[in-house]
Amino acid sequence: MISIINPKMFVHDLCTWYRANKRDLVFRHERDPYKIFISEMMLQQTQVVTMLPYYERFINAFPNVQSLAEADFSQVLKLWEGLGYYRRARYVHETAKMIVEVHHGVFPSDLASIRALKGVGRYTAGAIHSIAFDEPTPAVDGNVLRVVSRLTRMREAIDETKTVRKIETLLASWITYDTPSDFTQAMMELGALVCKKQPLCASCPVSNHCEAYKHEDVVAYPVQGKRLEKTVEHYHVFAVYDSNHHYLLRKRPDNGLLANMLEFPQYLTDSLDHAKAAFNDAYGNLCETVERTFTVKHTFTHKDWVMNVHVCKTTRSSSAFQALDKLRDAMSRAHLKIARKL
DNA sequence: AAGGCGTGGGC
DNA sequence: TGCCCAAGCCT
Repeated sequence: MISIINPKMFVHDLCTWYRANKRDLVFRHERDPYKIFISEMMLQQTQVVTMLPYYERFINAFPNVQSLAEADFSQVLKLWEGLGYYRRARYVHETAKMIVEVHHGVFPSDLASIRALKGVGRYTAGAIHSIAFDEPTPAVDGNVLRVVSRLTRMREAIDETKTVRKIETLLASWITYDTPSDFTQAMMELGALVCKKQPLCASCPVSNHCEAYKHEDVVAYPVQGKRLEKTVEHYHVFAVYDSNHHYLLRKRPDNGLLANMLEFPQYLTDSLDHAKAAFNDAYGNLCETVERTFTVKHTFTHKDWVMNVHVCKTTRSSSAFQALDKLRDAMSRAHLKIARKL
């Protein structure tokens, strides 16, 4: 079982530090579940500094759940514009409507109802439950994972669900040593400001509790996932365009990697001759003269693609030739990289 | 369960 | 400059 020598003392020191510094800390310290929800949804996608003006404008326009629920989505979207992750704007709006319609305009306080809101997963639900309602539900985000991983000198990889659950269980026992609200915020602030990827152990208020600090190997944590050895796949890709500058594209199979995405025809082989033969089988002799060839690399979590791209012009065409600029959403990232170079 | 989401920060 | 990646959520 993971732990540290004196969890009670750790929580005490941590929360004392937090309460002494909270006025100077970057994050907001709201108790309004609606405001916590909005700021969490924004925070999860960008830097605090960038986000704050958005948050303020948003809360001014929609100071409570009712006003947000009554708004047109276009108004919501306008205030969200620039933040990215636009589907989150949808979730925010849907959640407001849900609260008005299902919960009679009162932000729900029980964990299951909070968790059922659109865009609210385990972490956000824990943050709202503990910070707004002072309930002992831990909120484990990336910051907290890093903090606990170092604190307990944890061997398990933090990107496995098992490990996250373990940490949640551990924190569920620690969170009762202080007020849940302060504990959750203190843990996150510590991760955001002190126990960063590049840790500032010299100014850490709880370094005397930290196992990794004791062993002087703080930067070795958190342990990243059992990274399987990456396979490298070599492809020959044919980027054939017609007189309209439309390119020949095909759809990937409807299952597996990048299902249903559009791509330039590509062949998994080291041999250009084999690739050409396969291409000609499928499409006829569309690629007689290669204008130029370049290489594009793309990294997936589990494999690398090395794509040798052959650009050809053809006088023939068909409905399979399409204008690339309209297809950004339909193409895989890997092949968008190719498209950008054409 | 792996991939997409969109932007900015870090290298 | 460009390229990788974040971090939680949904599908």
